[in-house]
Amino acid sequence: MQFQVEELRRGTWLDEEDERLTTFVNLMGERRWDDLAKASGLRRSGKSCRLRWLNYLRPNLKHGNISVEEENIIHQLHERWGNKWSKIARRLPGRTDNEIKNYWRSHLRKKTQIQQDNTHNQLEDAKEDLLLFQNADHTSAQRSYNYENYHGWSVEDSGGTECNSIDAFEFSLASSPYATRMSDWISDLSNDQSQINYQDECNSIDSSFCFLDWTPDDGLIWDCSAGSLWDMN
DNA sequence: AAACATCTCAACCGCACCTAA
DNA sequence: CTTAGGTGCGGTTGAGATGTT
Repeated sequence: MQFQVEELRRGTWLDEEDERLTTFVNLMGERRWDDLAKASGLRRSGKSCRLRWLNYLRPNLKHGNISVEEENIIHQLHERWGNKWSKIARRLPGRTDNEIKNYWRSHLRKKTQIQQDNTHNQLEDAKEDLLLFQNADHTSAQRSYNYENYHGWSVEDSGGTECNSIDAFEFSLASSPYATRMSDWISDLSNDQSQINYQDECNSIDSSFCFLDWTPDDGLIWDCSAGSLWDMN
């Protein structure tokens, strides 16, 4: 006697499959997906049913565009946690990890790269400017500096002493008006890198994402007026 | 208008972890 | 303690949509 193993369906879900899945999830709850898949008669794996439900059919899901506020949250949480999509998704009610992951890949990753490239170019320009400045100002100590990475500066004076803070760098420059402007500008740039500060207005009609939320596990508060995260730890 | 390139996003895959027997 | 099935997660794929030449 031979058993005919019924082939599982794959690919895009049909409307009637969605309806059937919804009916059976309401009957059986969001668990035992393999059992649910069999009971429903859907020729889908339990895993596929679970994914379809969680990412598409579940109530209270948002299917629209990601708002500016949501984008800011994603950006900042990704800086903090990296590719912890499910963790980030928990901060954005109605959004799924899959959605956030896709959004990051198609929008924010590119933006971040451009931002980093711009920063790098600006710093390269600054190097050139500073060399010109040094050549023109012989009263200043001979100094060299290097761009260490996009988060910070490393400054080296002629005696080989290295200092890593922007304050030290500013102090190290001569106090001519040009040098002052240069150091102010570099200071701003450094602040921009250490905390990306979005100034986008936070007066959206959909304010459900401008939530103040502090949970003991990560101690983060989203400050909608400032458009940034506060770390309460 | 057609061909090609790029983007988007739903769905799949594989692995790690959890849990119950 | 071991094992098998279920679940969650991050990475990847591929079809369709959209943009560009």
